[in-house]
Amino acid sequence: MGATKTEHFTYKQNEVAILAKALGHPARIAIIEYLIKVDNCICGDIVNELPLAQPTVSQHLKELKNAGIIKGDIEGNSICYCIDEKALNKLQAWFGNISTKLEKKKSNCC
Amino acid sequence: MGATKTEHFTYKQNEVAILAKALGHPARIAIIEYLIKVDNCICGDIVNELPLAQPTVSQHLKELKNAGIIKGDIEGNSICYCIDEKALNKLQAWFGNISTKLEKKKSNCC
DNA sequence: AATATTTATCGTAATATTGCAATATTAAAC
DNA sequence: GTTTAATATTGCAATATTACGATAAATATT
Repeated sequence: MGATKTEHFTYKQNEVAILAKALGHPARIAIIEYLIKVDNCICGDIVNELPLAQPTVSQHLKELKNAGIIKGDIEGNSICYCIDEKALNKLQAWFGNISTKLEKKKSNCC
Repeated sequence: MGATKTEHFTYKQNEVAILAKALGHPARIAIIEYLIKVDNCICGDIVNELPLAQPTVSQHLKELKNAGIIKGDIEGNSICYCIDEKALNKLQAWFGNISTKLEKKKSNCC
């Protein structure tokens, strides 16, 4: 017990959940917002932007990377992190789908 | 240590993170998809739809409710759960914002 | 090569999440 | 009021997440 029963759900459901989970922490939202704010994505100073220790930030970056939301290229002795739009698009597609289906209902109770 | 340092992030960042976190489990994605699939939202049989025990489903419903993503009205001796669009709209707004900002960049590296 | 800078990893403590059996609660049906 | 049904809560074990100090790895600079 304690572990998510991944195998009982569809691939798509797991995919959406993994992406959402990766966004389920304010530090990771802050990272994404910062990556977008900064023009060029030479992002060696994410650590300075966040109120967290360097290993913690590194871990959050890893999680975003594992979920496919960001990607990092080595650039000299620092690393250039950027957002990978494909992943966010998948999530947005799911939301779009849900929204249009909700519009069509707009019916009975609640 | 171990607890999220909520207080160091903005209200908005925490809000988005809480909503995303609530969607960060395949069972909860499945619940939402089922709520939308079913026409009328008399949803007494969510438990039968999911490969999880009744207390577990109840807990997932509670989490979705706490995050504001669903709301439940008592209807006789069962409960009618429905999606609360306001919450999902907030998340979608965030995505929309991120996406348009990403479009404008479409530039340098990565 | 020695040093400085940047990022990652390891180890570990604190806390949160997941899942379920057992039990409680609530309201309908009889 | 007793039974039945649906949902919630409690308590607990297994696992995951969050955070950070210490340390490692990799590359730049001197």
